[in-house]
Order: sequence, then structure tokens, then C-alpha cells
Amino acid sequence: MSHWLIKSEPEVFSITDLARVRREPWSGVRNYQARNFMWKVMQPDDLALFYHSNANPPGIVGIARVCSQPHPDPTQFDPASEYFDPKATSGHPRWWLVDFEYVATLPRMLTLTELKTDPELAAMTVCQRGSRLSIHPVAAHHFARVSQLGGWDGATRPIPTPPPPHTISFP
DNA sequence: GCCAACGTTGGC
DNA sequence: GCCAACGTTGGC
Repeated sequence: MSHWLIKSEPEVFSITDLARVRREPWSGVRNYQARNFMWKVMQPDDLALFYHSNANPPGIVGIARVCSQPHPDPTQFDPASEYFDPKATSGHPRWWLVDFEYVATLPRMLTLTELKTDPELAAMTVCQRGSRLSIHPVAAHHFARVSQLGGWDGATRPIPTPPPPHTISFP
């Protein structure tokens, strides 16, 4: 299994939005490197760190999971979309995406400042100066450390809390 | 195929 | 809002 980091501007689509909709086609990516990761490298069940960019503060806020095979980004065919691409055809799509599903919100968000401060995490791509790639691989040991520092126990589905036994008290 | 101009990303 | 870094475009 591979690990990834995916960026999103929270004012556009946040971890809270993903938690609500549960599953989201990662549309609008218009960078070939990022596209290639979704198109040819990602596998279902791969886990991703969800990063809030252009945020205050920026940082890693949650965990998502790849939950589909690659498929064409529908926004490329939609003239009304800001992501419309006149050079794309249904016979030859240019932009591919995968769907991500919500896994967890980190109990403790890790700000970019904290990532850069941590001696191990400072080597992450997202910490490097000028790093702009919105989807990129993450080393397994970085993923593990982020999970640990963020307080995520690694459970890939929330444990349902059973309702308390209903007791009727008689006065 | 080079590279200058331009556009975008994203931290600060 | 500024600006550094990077990606894309298009003239030649």
C-alpha cells in the first residue's frame, strides 16, 4: 500500500466537507504529475494525508482513502465548469481522477510549522520550499509519525458507540 | 527545442 | 497583498 498527501483549500473543500459527503471525486486537478499519480499509481485502499492549503494555519487535518479506480474527470467535458478543457474528448480524456472517502479527522491537527519543526517530518515534500504539487507520495514512516502525533489510532472505520443499556428506574 | 513571458500556487 | 517558486504557453 502507498501513502499520499492531498491538498485542498478548506474554503473550497475541507476535511469537514469530506466528513459530511463521505466520498468525493477529486476533480479539478490540472497538473500532469498529480494526474499521473491518480491515473497510474494510486490503488484502492491507499491512504492519504488531507492537507489544508491556503489556510490559517495550513497543515494536515485528516486521513482519506482511495476508494475507486481511476476515471475521467467529468468537469473537463463541462463548458460551464471552470475546469473545462476544450482539448479533452470523451474518446480521449485528458484528466483522470480517483474518488477519496473520509477516514478520520485528526484529533490534533499538525500545522505546517509543527511539521517543519519536527526533526523527522521536516523532510516531507510538503515542508520543502516552493513545494506546490497538490498530490504527491508520502513515505510510510512519515505517514506513521503524522498519525501518531495527530492522535489517530489507525482505525480505518469509526467504532460505533453502542447506546447505553436502557434502564428504567422505579421510584 | 529554447526560452521569455505569463499564470498559478501557496506561505507569510 | 507580496512575492518566490514553479508550470505552461507560444514565438522563433
